[in-house]
Amino acid sequence: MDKGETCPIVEAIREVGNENDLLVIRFLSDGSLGFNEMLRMAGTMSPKTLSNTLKRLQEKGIIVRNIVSTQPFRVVYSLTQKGMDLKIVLNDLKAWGSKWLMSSNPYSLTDNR
Amino acid sequence: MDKGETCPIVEAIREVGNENDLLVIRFLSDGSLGFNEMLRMAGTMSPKTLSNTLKRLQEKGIIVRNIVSTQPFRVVYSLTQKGMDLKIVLNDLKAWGSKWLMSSNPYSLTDNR
DNA sequence: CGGTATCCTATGGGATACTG
DNA sequence: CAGTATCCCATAGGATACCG
Repeated sequence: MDKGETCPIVEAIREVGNENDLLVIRFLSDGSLGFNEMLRMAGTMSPKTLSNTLKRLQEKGIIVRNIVSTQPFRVVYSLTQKGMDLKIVLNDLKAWGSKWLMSSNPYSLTDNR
Repeated sequence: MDKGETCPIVEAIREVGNENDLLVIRFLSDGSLGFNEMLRMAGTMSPKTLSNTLKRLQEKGIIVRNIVSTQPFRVVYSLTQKGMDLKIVLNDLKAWGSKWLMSSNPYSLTDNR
């Protein structure tokens, strides 16, 4: 491999290899969500951090912000095509996590390396 | 989806959704490497950070450290099966990165969303 | 609801020098 | 080569309160 600067994997890691980014992408992978909905899902993530993450992802063109109604005020975030194209990654992470991380799974005892 | 705590995707993100971890996994995805080799690949990563990352990944059982020879002293790191099972994720990231991130690609102009 | 503002702390991480 | 030690700083990020 080359030194990394022009490697698409490394580029991709630098673009979405961030825990908060990945979490938000995962939240939106099943459909659009509002700010507080995600905040609740995010466990310990603070509104400031979520806000920053959402801005970053918008700038990267991975999510879009949509004002659904003004009375009452309602906003939803959703994945763009660029974001949806990451679903396959999430899917593989799901398989990997199921195999290696869940304590109650058929692999963890027998296939532990 | 549930609130995240027991979701395998979220678990996986918390396990390997870290830029440095992902970078090292990518470096090792083509074969074993020594400390300084990775340091050179990592661009700006400092020895301290690389060292911490390697320790984290060993504790997670994603990589192993192997002393190849003592005279001269030579160590290599390699992926475990758990680590190798992440190659599919890297592969997807490669496809995604090629499609959406590389400036000179057939998609970026025409398929920009 | 959908955020922003402020405060404060931890810690991640670079640079560099050094050791076995 | 394979790291460890030290220093030093930026900034990520939690908690909380508040605003339109």
